[in-house]
Amino acid sequence: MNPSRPRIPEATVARLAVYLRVLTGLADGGRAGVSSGELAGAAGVNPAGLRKDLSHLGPCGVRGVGYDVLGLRDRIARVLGVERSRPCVLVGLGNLGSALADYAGFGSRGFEFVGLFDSAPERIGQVIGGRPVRPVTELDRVVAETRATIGVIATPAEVAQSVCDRLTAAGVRSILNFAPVTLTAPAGVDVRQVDLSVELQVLAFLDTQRDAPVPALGGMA
Amino acid sequence: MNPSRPRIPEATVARLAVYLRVLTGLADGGRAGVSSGELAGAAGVNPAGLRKDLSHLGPCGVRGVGYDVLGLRDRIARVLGVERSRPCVLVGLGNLGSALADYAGFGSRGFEFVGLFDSAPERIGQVIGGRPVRPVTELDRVVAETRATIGVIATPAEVAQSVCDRLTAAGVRSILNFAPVTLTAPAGVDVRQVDLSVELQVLAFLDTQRDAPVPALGGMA
DNA sequence: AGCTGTGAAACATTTCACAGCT
DNA sequence: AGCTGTGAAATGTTTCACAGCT
Repeated sequence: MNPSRPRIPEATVARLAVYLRVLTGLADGGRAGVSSGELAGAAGVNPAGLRKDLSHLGPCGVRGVGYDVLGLRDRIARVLGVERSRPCVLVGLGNLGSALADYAGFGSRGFEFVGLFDSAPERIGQVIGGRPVRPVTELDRVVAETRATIGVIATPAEVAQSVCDRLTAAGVRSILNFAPVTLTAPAGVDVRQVDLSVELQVLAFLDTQRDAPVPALGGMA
Repeated sequence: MNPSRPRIPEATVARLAVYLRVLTGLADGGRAGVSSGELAGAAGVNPAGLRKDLSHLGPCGVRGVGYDVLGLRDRIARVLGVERSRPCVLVGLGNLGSALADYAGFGSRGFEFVGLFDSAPERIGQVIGGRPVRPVTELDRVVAETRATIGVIATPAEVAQSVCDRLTAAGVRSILNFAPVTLTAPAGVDVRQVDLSVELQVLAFLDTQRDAPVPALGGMA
């Protein structure tokens, strides 16, 4: 209703990022318009939910017609803050960290990795995704110089907390953690946890439940 | 209330996987008992929520005392189906796929990668996480032979849908997709999407909102 | 006293149904 | 007719408060 800042639900923010990806694809393909039904299909959500999500941005479409692909794309990009480039640092360049550093999708979405850090001597100096890997000892300095506020942790679990401590001490206020440990950070620092094995475990659980929906109350009689 | 199968909420299942990880750590450290407060702290949730989660498994603890670490660990492991080994296949062994194949955590949680597949000739034959990489042409045969029901897609976006089609055709019924595209699969097949850039984008959005909570209604006057 | 287990309340999210514009 | 925008209902999730056991 109020288009300025009635706070957008977090679940909606996550989906907006998906819509943005789909719209970018449509725009690149030359499409001019799209309906909520088609967009919802391509994003894997239901049409009413999509319209509800977009309603948080104020009116975006034309009734009876649909949405303008470029207009909607830019609107979402602006809300998500994609136009300003955000300096991020990434710590840990094993396979996962390398995959992240290498992922071209970040650059086009407003993220710039201004520092890649690792502690293994053999990785220092390697260039990944166009950036050199530096020793973690330089972390504090680089964060200060670039005013990076976002940090990504892709280290082994054992060192993740100490990396988190260094990041927060250096001034990072938002952390995305891929290491399978729960981090503790000072109040005011937002830590988000992504645990890849948890996702697989949920999938497996649902897989099992489907095959054995209600296996009788008594167990294996 | 009913300890057999009143269906466990999905959000709870995800957290159970986290509790299991923490409990395994405590057990390895020789701890015998733990309270909901301490366990909740280590898992990053609130104590009441943790107890509510555990209530879905039926009584697990001792009032006035707490939980038995080993007993609770095993209970959760049984509910999540960790004891039976699940055959999984993984397609795409770039950095991300390699990180997944290499992650020791899977083995100890009931997952066994019975097949690693890639289409790049230079990757065929490489051994990652103790398993050789095979050509995707063998996918159908391996899925059939091993009766794998879980598939993980870590390919580039362009080929993810065709990989999904092959997996489902071969009999896979649960798919975890890391490629940044929305997959369509036949009814009865469960597809879960993990989009790493979405996580970062949500984090960035919250980061921005914090710095500019309510920037006046008129824009930049 | 201490801590678990749980109904009930508060909150968030999703879905529905339809008014309203083109 | 077609499709968006949105209040209201339905559903799901988190938090609270406290009864009940040790």
